[in-house]
Amino acid sequence: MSIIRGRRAHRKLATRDALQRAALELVRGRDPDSVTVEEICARAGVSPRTFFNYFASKEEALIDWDAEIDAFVTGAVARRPASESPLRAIRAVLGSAVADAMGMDLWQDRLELIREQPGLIGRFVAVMGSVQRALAAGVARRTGLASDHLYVELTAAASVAAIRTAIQAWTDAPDGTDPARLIDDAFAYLESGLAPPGGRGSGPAPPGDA
Amino acid sequence: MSIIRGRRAHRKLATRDALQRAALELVRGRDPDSVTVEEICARAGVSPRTFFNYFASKEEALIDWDAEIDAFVTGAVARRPASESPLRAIRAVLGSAVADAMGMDLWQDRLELIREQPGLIGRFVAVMGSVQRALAAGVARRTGLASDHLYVELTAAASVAAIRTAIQAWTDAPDGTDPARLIDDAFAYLESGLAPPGGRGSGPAPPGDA
DNA sequence: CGAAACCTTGCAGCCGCTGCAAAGATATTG
DNA sequence: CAATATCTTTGCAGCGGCTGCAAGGTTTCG
Repeated sequence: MSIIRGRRAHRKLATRDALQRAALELVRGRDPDSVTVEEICARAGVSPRTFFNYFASKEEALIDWDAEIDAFVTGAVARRPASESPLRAIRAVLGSAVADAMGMDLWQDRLELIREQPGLIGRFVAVMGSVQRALAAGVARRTGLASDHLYVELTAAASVAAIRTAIQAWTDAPDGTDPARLIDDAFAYLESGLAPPGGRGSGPAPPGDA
Repeated sequence: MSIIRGRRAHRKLATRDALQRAALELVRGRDPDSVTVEEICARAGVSPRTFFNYFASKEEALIDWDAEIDAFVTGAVARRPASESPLRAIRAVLGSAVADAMGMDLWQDRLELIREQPGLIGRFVAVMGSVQRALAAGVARRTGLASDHLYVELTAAASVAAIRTAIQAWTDAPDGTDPARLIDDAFAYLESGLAPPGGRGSGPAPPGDA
């Protein structure tokens, strides 16, 4: 699937990577809008025109997304034990996925980037839209409902909202905070029907305040 | 507050309206990207440069947002009876707000527009971001929590997700469907902790399938 | 080796969007 | 009313994102 054969394909991956790397480096500590495509290309040693053969927009070079991940997410959600509720299945899959991602330098860089450049959150949200569709597909398979059923789409949307909110909170949190924990808290809230914290009566009380 | 005095202010509102109207009319039945600012201005009888004195982007002319609404939403959520959970308070406020909006021609046009031009959903989401902040502020006042508390932000985010999902579903639903009902269903799901529908054991079972 | 497929690149061009400064319209003041 | 201050519109010039096209170089394959 990800086997590279031929010199051409190899070079393609290399330039793509060079562009992405150049973009990330240039944006560090600067307003992303002030970084021009021309600049990125100069650093990557490639013509400006070529940039758009690889990415449809500047932001895509900063935060890209692989359709394979979507397929994986869909499958992983669908394959979780049937005893779990859809929300729990998503929580399990995304929880470990995020933990994995945090182990990869690329994603750490990206999250740090988002942290220092809130303007990029828009792009992040766009990417999450893709994840949302993948989640919905997984929930649909799991429940047998249509993938455009209100419940299915809402579950996916709310889960993405949980991730997004957790990451946002992590953005404002002190250094060294573990994002996985925030994500877990967020899902706990969702599961409790968004009952306010601190109350003693209502269901599985989510953890104390952050 | 919205009193217009002076001929100048009146003319300003008029041109703003003309631009907005022109944009909406031109986009009907066409790819919004193919409608140029120049075209819009020609129809509104105004110079292209002037357009950007009113709107920061093309899409802003199609779907704009008033900061007053945000303030209203915040206040309305904060003032709901203390016996209601935050989610219920939001549900009440947004439910009637959306119902009101559906009574206004402008918003009916916009929603129909979104329905036929999915590309505009992005803009709609951006606008909802503003609502989300307003909701969070309301919930914060209501609960006494900080407005960047995870619970507060998540509740706002999930509520917006509910609205967005409901509108999305309405987009695909047959003509004449009542959006208010979809919104209500969506909130019911949230309140139930996103328990899957159809089960007989789990809490306040949300309404049957759509 | 030669043909076919593929990549890169430059070019020309549209469009969104912005700053600036001149000119016009409107409000204000004496 | 007249003079002046204030606000709006407009044209101009320009940057930067993004695209289609066609030329030229490189890799692949028979």
